[in-house]
Amino acid sequence: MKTSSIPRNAVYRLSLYRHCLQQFHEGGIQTISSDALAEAAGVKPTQLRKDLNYFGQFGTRGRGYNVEELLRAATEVLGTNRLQPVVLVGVGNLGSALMAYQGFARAGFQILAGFDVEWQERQKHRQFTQLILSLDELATFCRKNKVKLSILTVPASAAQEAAEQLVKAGIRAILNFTPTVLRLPKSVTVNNVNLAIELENLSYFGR
Amino acid sequence: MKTSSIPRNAVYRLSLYRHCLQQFHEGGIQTISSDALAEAAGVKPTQLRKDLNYFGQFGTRGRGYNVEELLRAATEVLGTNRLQPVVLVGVGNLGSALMAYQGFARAGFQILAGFDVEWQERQKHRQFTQLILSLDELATFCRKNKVKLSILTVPASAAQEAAEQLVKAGIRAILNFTPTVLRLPKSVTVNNVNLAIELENLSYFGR
DNA sequence: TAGATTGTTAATCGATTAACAATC
DNA sequence: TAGATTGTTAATCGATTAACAATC
Repeated sequence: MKTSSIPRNAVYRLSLYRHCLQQFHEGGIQTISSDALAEAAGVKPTQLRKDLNYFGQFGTRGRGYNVEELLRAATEVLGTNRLQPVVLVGVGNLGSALMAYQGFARAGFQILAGFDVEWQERQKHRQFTQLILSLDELATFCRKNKVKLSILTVPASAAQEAAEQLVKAGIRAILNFTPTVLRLPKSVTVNNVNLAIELENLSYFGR
Repeated sequence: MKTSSIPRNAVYRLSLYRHCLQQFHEGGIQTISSDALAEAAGVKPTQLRKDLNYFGQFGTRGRGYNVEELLRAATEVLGTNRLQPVVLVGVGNLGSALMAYQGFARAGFQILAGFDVEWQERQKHRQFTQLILSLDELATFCRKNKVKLSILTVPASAAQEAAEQLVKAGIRAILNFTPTVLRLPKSVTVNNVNLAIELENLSYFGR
């Protein structure tokens, strides 16, 4: 399992496979071929097999894959075998929605708290169960709760500075919803989700 | 400008360049080199030049690019030179947040209305200005307002059916937030934004 | 054993980067 | 003209796919 040299897209697709496997598992299916799983995930069977082989050898020739086994293996590889703590910085519209979003919990993530410069004001109107704290408490909180993952939903103008605070707090990976290209140490992983760009992209192709 | 054969990633990056150009433009900068623009967008200069050349020839050798001109050209190519109408289906937590999200307007998009099976209930608690309508009105509404773009934020179980309704309503492109692999005619463009997968991905790399 | 299906190599395809001639 | 910087070709790199031997 060479952590490097595994294409990022392969890891991404592993999540996709995991999701499909979960469905098959819930449906009571015990064994599945690369053909059927690939079909469900919307990829070519040969790509599925290649992807899986980056992480190990899970199938039985002539038989296929044991759903439960492969599901467990994928979950293990992705590190979501236990509930993972997450912090969110920037509790505006989008941030609030993500705090309340049930899809994260289903995937094994738990947003422990939100952080915001106007935390007192935000606290009053919050529509979810978690607390909103001051950014001053970020570092202490993350250390205490061993948080390595974060979601960044501040305004673009505050993004770089907030990101640096996250890094100082020991955060290893940031899901960045701001349209800012973050400049951070290479040791920190950043995944950008730029909603405006996604729409622009659709605008181009949707004609 | 061969619409096909242009890599999807090149289009995606064009949006990125556009965003940077907008910033430079607002900052009063008139001319920019591929080096400086690439630096701002976080790509290699040679990639920037290659990308731009898919769409035409915009620079002056020895000089660089005229910011305003290139900005206008990129906007034109992406089709956001005028405000583009969008509909959203599934006005839950995430859907509501996106209805209120200001970033779309800034990028030239306007969500005209939300659609939901429980539209009457949703209508009462809504936190934004647009109307929430019944799915029965979707097709008529889209035709009347010439809507080609849509955002899909329904529960996974309702995704495929809702997507098909969108297609029937004449929608050409869907920004899909559900973890469902949509099966639609090839003529319809689908961009998937899978938040759970993004987090899983971070979980893998953030260690 | 025969049929099925994986794991893996080799071929293909596409995207990124380096290099440089064109030209302002 | 000399210096700068684009546009574009060719080389590299990486990812996808086809093919098939291994093996259940």
